[in-house]
Amino acid sequence: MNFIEELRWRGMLHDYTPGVEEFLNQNKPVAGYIGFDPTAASLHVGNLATIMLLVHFQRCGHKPYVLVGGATGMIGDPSGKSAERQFLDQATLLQNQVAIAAQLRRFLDFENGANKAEMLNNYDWFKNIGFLQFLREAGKYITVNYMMAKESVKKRLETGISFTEFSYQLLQGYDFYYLYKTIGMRLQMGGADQWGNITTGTELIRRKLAHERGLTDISKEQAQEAFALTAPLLTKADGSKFGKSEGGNIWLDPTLTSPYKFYQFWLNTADEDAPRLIRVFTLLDRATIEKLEAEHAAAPHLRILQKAIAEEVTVRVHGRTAYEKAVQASAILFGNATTEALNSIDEDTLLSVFEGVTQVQVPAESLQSNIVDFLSVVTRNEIFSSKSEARKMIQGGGVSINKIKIHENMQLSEFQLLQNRYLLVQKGKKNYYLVRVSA
RNA sequence: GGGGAGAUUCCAGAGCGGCCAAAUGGGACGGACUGUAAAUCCGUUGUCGUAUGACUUCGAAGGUUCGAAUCCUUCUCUCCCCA
Repeated sequence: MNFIEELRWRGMLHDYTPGVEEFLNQNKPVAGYIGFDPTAASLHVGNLATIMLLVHFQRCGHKPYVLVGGATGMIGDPSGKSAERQFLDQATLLQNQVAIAAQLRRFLDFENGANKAEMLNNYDWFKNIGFLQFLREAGKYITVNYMMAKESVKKRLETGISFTEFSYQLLQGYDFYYLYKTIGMRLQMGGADQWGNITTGTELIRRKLAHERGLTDISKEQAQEAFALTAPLLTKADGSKFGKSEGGNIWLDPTLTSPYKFYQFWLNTADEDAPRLIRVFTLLDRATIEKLEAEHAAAPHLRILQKAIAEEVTVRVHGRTAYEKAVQASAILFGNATTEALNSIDEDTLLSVFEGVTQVQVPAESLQSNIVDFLSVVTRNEIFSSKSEARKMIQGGGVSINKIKIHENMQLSEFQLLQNRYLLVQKGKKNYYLVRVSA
């Protein structure tokens, strides 16, 4: 398989330095990597898109390296940031590194073959480099003029950028150089926003090599030794940011974004976005995708594309069992389930379906209160923050209990407790709360 | 340095003494339709609430008035034009 060709038809190719394609075709396996800074406790779906670059890279017979930015995470990448960032403390950084490394392990094959994936951490080499040494080994070869021309820096020139963040590209560039020297790393990939940082690396390598070889003229004559390749940043047809939902980021960590919500995120992909996303996030081949698209076009309401994306991605990230539960939960919550249907599921399933859904515990006698009080003050304002808010939405027809739409003067005793202790409260179409009544 | 315009509820933007909790549009949220979509239509959108109710809002602080987002004074900030 031709890596570049594969990325091209999938719409995952944004930019690359000249000669990559030939180089990749003539040398197998090529060592390539992507870096992830431990800025959060988990990777999110945006990172998943770049992870897919590595997945394809490995499938095409090349050797993928995953770099966890233990050092760069301490500095802060100014790319795409309009303001200086706060440092994370050591403990958090370390925790994040461990968590992210564990997540990355599941996407690539780290076990088999000559091109098995490897994990790196740039803290391992940066911890031993002194400031003076760094200035002499890296800083000397890149001009400030060059660094200031980068978009990430240029945008911040007006508002201010610290020397620390300004230096970021040099650190990332040095990574590439270091890896080139030690393990023959030839390609760095990333999202389009990383282009500037990556090319600082290829530039540093070019200049360092010229210097080492005693060349005075660093011209075009010199063959490319290291390459950059980026994937387009994902956008949505409606202009909103990809990878966010009402609740914020969609994380890969199941404790931050439940598999159910994760599955729902993909299932809710807009028709216009689905063809692009299915190419990026699934490994389905071209013929299969085109067939699915045709089927989708014939019967859009079945949302064949969305289901295919949701299945592949959820299974890859959370496993088949979690995926099946998410499907089951969705069927219950969005199908025209009745109280009977709700009551027919056993407690374990019920609880796993509502994993990640807000739960409120109330004493049995609270069922005596009127419905407005119950949904606001009695449930400690978890569902509605005030009585008037509860009343307004009930009057607007936006509240259901056990899938039955309620009105203001209903009694709670009219509702059957699921498993003798639960009430399922639904606010709007997609917000669920499980109220647990203690005996 | 001189002259002018302005600051209104999440945003844009009306209002220029009582009928103003403040038009209209956007956004957000809810409903109908549908495919858990798009488009469309309807409702809600200061807080508490159900009382032709109370309380807090119109850059800030004072003042005039029975009554101020609206008038006056001072202050703070923004924008434009001329030098």
